[in-house]
Order: sequence, then C-alpha cells, then structure tokens
Amino acid sequence: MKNNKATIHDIAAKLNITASTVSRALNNNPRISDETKKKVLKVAKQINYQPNHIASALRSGKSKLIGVIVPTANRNFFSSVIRGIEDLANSLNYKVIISQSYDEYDKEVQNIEALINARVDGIIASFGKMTENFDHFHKVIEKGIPLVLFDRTADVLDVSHVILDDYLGAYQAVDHLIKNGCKRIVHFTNVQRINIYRERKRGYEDALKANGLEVDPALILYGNMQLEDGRKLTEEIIQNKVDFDGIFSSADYAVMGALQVLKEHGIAVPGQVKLAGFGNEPFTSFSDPTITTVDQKSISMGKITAEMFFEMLNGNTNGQVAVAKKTILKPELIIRDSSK
Amino acid sequence: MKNNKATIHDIAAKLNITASTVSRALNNNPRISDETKKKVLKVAKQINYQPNHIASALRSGKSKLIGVIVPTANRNFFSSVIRGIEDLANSLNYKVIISQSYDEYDKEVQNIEALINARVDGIIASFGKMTENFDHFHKVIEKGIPLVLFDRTADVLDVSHVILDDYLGAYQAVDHLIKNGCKRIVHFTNVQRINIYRERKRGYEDALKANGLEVDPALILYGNMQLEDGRKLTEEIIQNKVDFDGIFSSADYAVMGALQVLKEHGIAVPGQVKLAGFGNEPFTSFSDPTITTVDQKSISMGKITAEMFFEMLNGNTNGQVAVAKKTILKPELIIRDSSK
DNA sequence: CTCATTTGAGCAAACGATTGCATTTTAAAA
DNA sequence: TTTTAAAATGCAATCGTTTGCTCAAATGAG
Repeated sequence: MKNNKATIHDIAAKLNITASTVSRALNNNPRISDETKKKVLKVAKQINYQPNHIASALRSGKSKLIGVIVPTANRNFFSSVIRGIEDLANSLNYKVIISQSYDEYDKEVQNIEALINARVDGIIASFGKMTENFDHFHKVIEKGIPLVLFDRTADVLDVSHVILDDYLGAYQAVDHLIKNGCKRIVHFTNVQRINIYRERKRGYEDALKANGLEVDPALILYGNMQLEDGRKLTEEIIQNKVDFDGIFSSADYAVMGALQVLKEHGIAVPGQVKLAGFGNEPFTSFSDPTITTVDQKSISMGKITAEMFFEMLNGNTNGQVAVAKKTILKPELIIRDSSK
Repeated sequence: MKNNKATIHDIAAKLNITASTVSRALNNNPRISDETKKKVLKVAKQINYQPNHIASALRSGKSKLIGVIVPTANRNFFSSVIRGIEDLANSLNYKVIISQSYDEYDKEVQNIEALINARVDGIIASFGKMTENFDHFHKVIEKGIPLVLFDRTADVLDVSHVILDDYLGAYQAVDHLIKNGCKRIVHFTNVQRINIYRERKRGYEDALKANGLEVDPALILYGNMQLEDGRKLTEEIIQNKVDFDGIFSSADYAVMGALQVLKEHGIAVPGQVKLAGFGNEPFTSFSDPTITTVDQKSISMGKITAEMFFEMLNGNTNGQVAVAKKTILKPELIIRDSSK
C-alpha cells in the first residue's frame, strides 16, 4: 500500500491502447472519440488513478501552482483576500502557495526566488513596507510570469493591480470627524513610499482644506502602525501638549494604541477626542468605545484580484503582458462610537 | 529573455563533462572532485543556472514541498505556528503550502487530496471542528506520507503530534478565578469531540472540585466559540437569571462577546463578574478591561512541530512510521484586569 | 469503385534532473 | 614495470506526462 502506482500506462495496458491516447482522453482532447474517453475514465476510477502533477508540470511547463506573497497572513485584511484568491483558484484546479514576507525586504526577495524556482504559473503579491527596490518584481515580469499586485503597489511597476481608493476612504473619515465637530485632527501615517499611506494622507489633507481647515504639519505624525507605535505617538502629543480633538490613523492597530493611552490619561473618547482608523480589523468593534474605521473591501479585493490574474493567465499573449489593468475599489466608512 | 533556459546540460557542455557529473557536483556528491565542483559552481553562477525543482521532484520523488492545513490562518495562534514551521522549513530549503479548511470537513478532505496530488513530501495539520471521520488522514498515513498534527488531534489517530496541556491551562485559569473570589463560574465550551474543548472542560471541573466547589451542569454552556456565540450564551444566562460571578471561556472570542454583553447590561467586570479566556489573542490586551487568558505557546508549538516533522522526514524508516511521538507543552496563564 | 478527406489513435521524443552500473583515470602496492 | 584498488566521471535508463508527427481506418465525394 505504500506506493501509489497507477499511471496512464496502467490504464492504457488495461484497454490495449497507448498512453498518449489515455492522456488525451483524460484531457478531453477532441481528437479522441467519446467512447474511448468513457472507457478511460471508467478504468481510471476503477484503479484509482491519480494524475502525477509533477510529471505533467515538467512536460507541459505548467505547474498549476500560483504563489501569493503577503506581508502577513495574520491580518484580517490579508487573510480575507487570500480566501478570495483561494476560492477561485481551487475551483480552477490551481493550488495556492502562500508565503509571508513579514514586511522584510530580504524575505520578500527570497520568497519570489523560491516561487520562481517552484515554477509557479503566476504570482499575486502585496509587498512589504520596506520594499523600495523592485528588481525582484521586474525579474518576474521579464520571465513572462503573470503578476498581479493588490493593495500595496508602486507606480514604477507597470503591472495589473487592484487597490482601494485610499484617498477617498481617508477623505470620508476625516470629513466625518470634522462634521462631528473636530477642528484639530492628528494624522498617523507611515513612510510615504507606500502608496496607501501617501494616498491616505492626501485624503486627510484635502478633507481639511475642503472644510476650510488648515493643514498643520505638526499634527502629522510618522511611525510604524502597530499598537505600540500608536501608543508612543499619542504619548508624545500629550507630553508635548499638542492641541488636538481628533485622530485619524492610517491603521486600526495604531488607533487602538491611541485609544488606550487616551483612556490612561483620562481623556474622554469621543467626548474630548474623536477617533477614526483604517482597515476595519475585527477588534475595532470589540473595543470600548467601538472604533470608527474604513472598510477595505477585502473580500471583493481578493475576488477581483484573482479574476484579473486568471484572465491574464489565460489570455496569455505569449508572456507578453497586454495592457496593465488597474481596478480601484470604493471603501466604506464604518461609523462607530469613537467619533460620535 | 522569456525562456529561462540554463540546464545542467548547458553547464556540462561548457565544461566538457556530462550532466550526471554536474548533477552530482551540485548536490555535493563525494564522488566528485573538489576541483570539478568548483568549476561547476562557477559556471552555474555565470550562466545564472536555476535548478528545475519539478524535474528533480519527478525523478527523485521528493518535491521539497510540505503541506500545512489549518482551519484558518487568520488567527494569531495558527499564524504564529505557521511562522514557526516556515522558518525551519525554509532554512532547510523546503517550501510550505498553506491551505485553510475554514473548519469545513469537505474542504479539509479536498485539501488533503490536493496536497497529495501536489506530491508534497509531508503534511502538518490541525483539523477542523467538523472533523469526526479520519479516513482522509488514514489515507495519508497509508501512503507513507509523513504526518504531524498539532493542537487539534484525535486519539484514534496514532500519529506524532504536539499539543498544549489544555487541561492544565484551564485548571490554572479556573483556580485563579476561584482564588480571586469566584464561587459560581460559568464555562463556555464547544463540541466535546475535539480534544481541546474536552480537556479544557475537564480542567475546569477538576479545578472546581479541588477547591471544594460543585460542578453544576447548568453552568456549562455549549456553542461555537465566536464572538457572536459568546454574546448569545451570555444573553441567555442573564435572561435566565442564572446566578454566576465568573466566566471561563474556552476561547477568547467568546469571552470578548461575554464582556460586551455584560457591559451592555451594566454588570461590572471584574467587579461583579470576573472573566478568563483561552488563546491570548491580541485583542484580549486591547479590551477594557483587558482580559485574563491562557497563552498557547504558539511560537514554541510551531517550532517543535516543525522539528518533529523533519525528524520524521529524515529518519524516514521507509515510510514506516516509527513510534508516534507526542509532545505536550505547558501553557501560561496571563493575568489581566478582567479577573482582578 | 476509386481517391481524397476527415477522424481516431499510435510512435517516439521530449521535459530536466537523478542514479545504478560501467568505465576510465590515478595512485598505490607488489 | 605490472597489478590492483580507489577515485572520478561517463552511460543510459528512468520518473509520468505531453505533444508533434505519422499512420490507419472510416467516411464522403466524384
């Protein structure tokens, strides 16, 4: 029971035909008669034939594997996107290899290398915060391996991608804060190299201007967007006696940190300071008060990314990337207690 | 630039030796002289040779792929375990295919099939809540594919695994609640088919008994362990005017739901009711009050699981599983405000 | 009833690496 | 110098499918 034999040759032998015929029958090749196909299928089932994907990958050059690279699967957003990709991929008989870059540049490069070596048929990626150099992605493109990016992208890469309208999401959130009375809104953001932070900041600024408020650089704070970073930034502005009555953070984790620190200092939320985050992480609805945030439409993003990817894979104009398609999704402002 | 040619034959041609020699040189076979190895390596680099894993997988029967099945990668615990596995695997030149069962039995079976078809060299899994039948795992074992389970296991499967001492974790949490004054502790649990819920319940019961308290079946509530389930169960006991002063939940999400409902009803936590969860999900330290919980040692679990797996893979006694090894990790009680 | 088509299937060469066995080269022993 | 063992490399089959091309049978047209 150890060796899983059953090859197309076994089927062929049983039917007194050749392996090529069996192969064609299994692949539903029109050159084979329906009768033969039926017989082949029957015997295949009978002897429990399992196709050897490795052999087929070697010969055909198609591995039926697609690589997905995300910073971390441990975030609601990314795992939802992955689920969307997986669903479509599996239904088309593709397997997904998920690899995480943990926002480390070296790991991202290694992952790409490894995926190429594993001969994936294509790659879907959202790159890490440290990524400034895109040679590894260019290599993918040069090799004619279909590539689609989502969420975190770069303009210098002329590649199909699907992103969120981060600008709009930020604009809406900030506009909402202002409409609810905020006059001096702090903004937490991260390196401007990354499109999403750049766009969110732009949305923040434009919303202020549109409401006749001035953009005060002192209110724009840079840092990583983890919980701890949010705490640190908030401690800072409190220590520095910055005058503020609202915080719009580029990420939910950071705004969560802010909430903690504000409460520790006895500052009322939303009474004295109103908050809004970005990402709609589950915990934003667990906290007290619950946190207003922007939903990133992760499910749609996954679905659309996958669709775009397979379109590219099939419409495969000989590795020649056709026109790069860009899809921009509309975000949704989720209003909760922290901004009321 | 489209086709990535460079095979061992190209290297061989350049050096006027055969492909077999090149292959052996690249695999550091002792039968090849150091001089030849050096030359081969040099040319390989020079012409940018990338080994074709597919070809090697076909011939050698080793894909250098390992499959990991988890209910969902979207949970801190699982993603940490995955990270542990990935780290070791990558350092040994293995790639990890992550697949999620979403706690659906059918998906789990499909995933196993798909992994076997992808010719993974082994499988690491934690199965879903709906899994009662283990034929798909038996198939893996029969085929001689190394299998290691973690966290969610079944006694009927005589397979190496690493689990947490759920009994101890529960015991400590409940003992802690009692020491802090609780007399009537509600327990949230899930289907008893799953080892972890069974053990946690046992720990709960024994801790009560050891402290001279009786086990009241009316205080043991069954349900899924999502946030919503925790809310529902809590609403229920409040409606039914159940007398309780503590809740020990098998999962953090459910205890979070309980906290929300308690607050909505103006019941003070930890004043009137003290809480403890299980899992140490990040949000337990974000909530107000922060929630006492049991840490599952996910990092260690990932590391140990991977080590055990590769031991099995290498010590490969011809697919014949040696003795199933079982490792049990000690949990850690994290005391926070909800139980003070 | 022949000749040209279509249709169905077989042959054999890939795909790129690995590996048991054979052979050559080198070095040591006689 | 001849013999022998050890060291280094070559030969060729193999892993299981796929696929271009060839070939035979069946069908249709003239």
